Amino acid sequence: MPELPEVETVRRGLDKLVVGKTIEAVQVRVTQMIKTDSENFALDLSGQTIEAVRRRGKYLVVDFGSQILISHLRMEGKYLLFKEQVPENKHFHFFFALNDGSTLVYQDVRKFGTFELLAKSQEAAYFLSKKIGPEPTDQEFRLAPFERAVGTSKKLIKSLLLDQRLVAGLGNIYADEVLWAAKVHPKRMANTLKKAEIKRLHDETIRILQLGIEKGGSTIRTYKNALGLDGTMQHYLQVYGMIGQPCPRCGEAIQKIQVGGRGSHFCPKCQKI
DNA sequence: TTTACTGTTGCAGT
DNA sequence: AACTGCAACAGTAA
Repeated sequence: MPELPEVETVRRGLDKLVVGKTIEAVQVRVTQMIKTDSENFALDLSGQTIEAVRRRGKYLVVDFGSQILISHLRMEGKYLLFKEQVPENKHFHFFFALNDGSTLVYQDVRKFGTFELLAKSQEAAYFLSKKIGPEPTDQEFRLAPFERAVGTSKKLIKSLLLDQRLVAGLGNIYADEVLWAAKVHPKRMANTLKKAEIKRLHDETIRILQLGIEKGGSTIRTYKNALGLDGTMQHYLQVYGMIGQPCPRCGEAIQKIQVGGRGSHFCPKCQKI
């Protein structure tokens, strides 16, 4: 499911629907997604009240009294809230029974998602160890460090944008959109970019991720979204999934190539190598 | 039927 | 240290 705008949309959904509620029981069907002690996971969460739901990069952070639950949706993780009866589904892996009779369900076809239950005091060290970069806002995401990182890297620029250490939140879709908006070919070697190009990448990263949040994320290849509702950002995508379609800027046909193993959409005329 | 691909990240290898 | 390819898993499309 998620790049930053989608995760933020899920966060807002959870904030509205489950904050203030107490978890009465937890049922775990797939323990492999729990990266901390899975033996006591359900018991530790039972009886805890959800105080807040926050986000750092693409990670969700659920606040309990002295503990936090860090949830990463990876490719296909989703949260759904059922008022009463929960239908049977082979991809429902976690069930959080809440004190108002509703059940929060975690669904994940590919089981890539992760759960980590930590003491609140461990949070800072956790994100430091992951080396998560700044949030994509004017205040946090400064141009100078980004310029330095891009200017000294020999990686392909698309791969570099996907590195969460530079800036948190870009994934495969939004990286393509940012590169198109900044008129930079995804295979350019980072250290060959001109200052103006780096600035455009910086500015477009902030603009497009914020736009994604405003639009509630994009709903692609995913029928319904439950929590996080249906976003409309897919209607604003310019190149992702647009193979053969005319470039909105110049009319040239959008192409798709592999860059660092990821499918990458671009305009061969606007984005020269 | 096989193969390649999929909104991610971490690990083993160089 | 920095970079690459692959693995975790299940489904869909060609």
